[in-house]
Amino acid sequence: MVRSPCCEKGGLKKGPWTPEEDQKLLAYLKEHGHGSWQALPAKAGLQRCGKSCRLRWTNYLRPDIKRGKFSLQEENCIIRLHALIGNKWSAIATHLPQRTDNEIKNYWNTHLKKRLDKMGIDPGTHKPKVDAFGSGSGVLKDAAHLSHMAQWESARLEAEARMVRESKLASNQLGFPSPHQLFTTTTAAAAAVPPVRPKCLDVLKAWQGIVSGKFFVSSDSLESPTSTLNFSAVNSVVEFHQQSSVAIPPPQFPVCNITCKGEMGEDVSNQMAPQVKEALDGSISVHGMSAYTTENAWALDSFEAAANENASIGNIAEGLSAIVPYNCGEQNASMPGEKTATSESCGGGGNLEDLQGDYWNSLLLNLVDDPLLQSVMITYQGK
DNA sequence: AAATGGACCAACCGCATTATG
DNA sequence: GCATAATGCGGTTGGTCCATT
Repeated sequence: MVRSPCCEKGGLKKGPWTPEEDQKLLAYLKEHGHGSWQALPAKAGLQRCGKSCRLRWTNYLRPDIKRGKFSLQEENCIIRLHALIGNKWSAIATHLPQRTDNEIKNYWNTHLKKRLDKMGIDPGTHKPKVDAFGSGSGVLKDAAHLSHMAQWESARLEAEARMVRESKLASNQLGFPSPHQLFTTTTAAAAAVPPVRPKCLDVLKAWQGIVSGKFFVSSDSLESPTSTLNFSAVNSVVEFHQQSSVAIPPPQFPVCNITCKGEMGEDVSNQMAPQVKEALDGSISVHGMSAYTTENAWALDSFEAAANENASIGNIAEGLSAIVPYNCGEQNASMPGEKTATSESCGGGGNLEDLQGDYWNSLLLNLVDDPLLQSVMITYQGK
């Protein structure tokens, strides 16, 4: 692909921006908006390439950027998301709206990576380093289990990031926000506007189906985040109901045609319970059934194990709890590996394995406590 | 006081993807 | 459908600051 010609032009200034240059750029953007970044430097009287101007704006001058130290919550968020999706900084940044992908990337490289390293956690895989040689500890097995979930979550997060990008693009095309708005919006005004959660492809809606026993996860469906769930044309009706304290928002996905096929390929959309169909509408596609294998469908295992133990099967959290290696008291909201009274008191002795175990506990428990997950806490009835 | 090394982070580079004519 | 421009993204570099020797 052809490289941007602006980078090849000579005579353009490089290196750190001066306050005067920042002023020129800000003044121009305030007046005109960016329009074409390529044409901007000449119009704004800057000896920079458009790319440099765009970068300066997005990484530094934008008014909605929060600068300064990362909070514990932000750190946790970065670690969790990195564990799930890796170096997808822009995707991670969509979950930390006031931080830029560059800032998050830098923070990861200079702080968090080293911290995990010191804990004996491989920052690349988020697995304990000692297990790289096959010790086969429970932690590693659970890590393998989590990796399946990570694939699903990864696909969802990337889709979310894409949707955010698309909505931003749509906003630009509609002329919103205007340059004036960008510079005059107060926090109070911003607070008055309810935050709009990006639309997401919610895998957990599919899990509802898994819990119900209507949907089976084939071996290869968990191999790839882009593969589909499979639908079994069993004709009994499943009932879902919401927990009183958790309101499930109305479907926020654009309605799309879903095709539900049974074992013989026949269309069985009309055999689905309305709730199931609604849950799946716009989030995933549903295709023919293939064999469920216990080896790979860990999620179903977890839920079914819970079901066997408890006649009224629990919710997502219970299903996930089943794979937590050793649940050590209350959720630790602090940085993984940073000991709290709770974790100390229940045997977190401070050796490497404990530290790594705490790390995994924290990762998993944070997932359980994730608002994204909580938003679809479903109680299953009548199996 | 000078040299050295590490931490930090803004900015650059170049490839990938998307938009446009 | 193709070529090119524009933009997005992740990896890397290089300058600055600060602590240590």
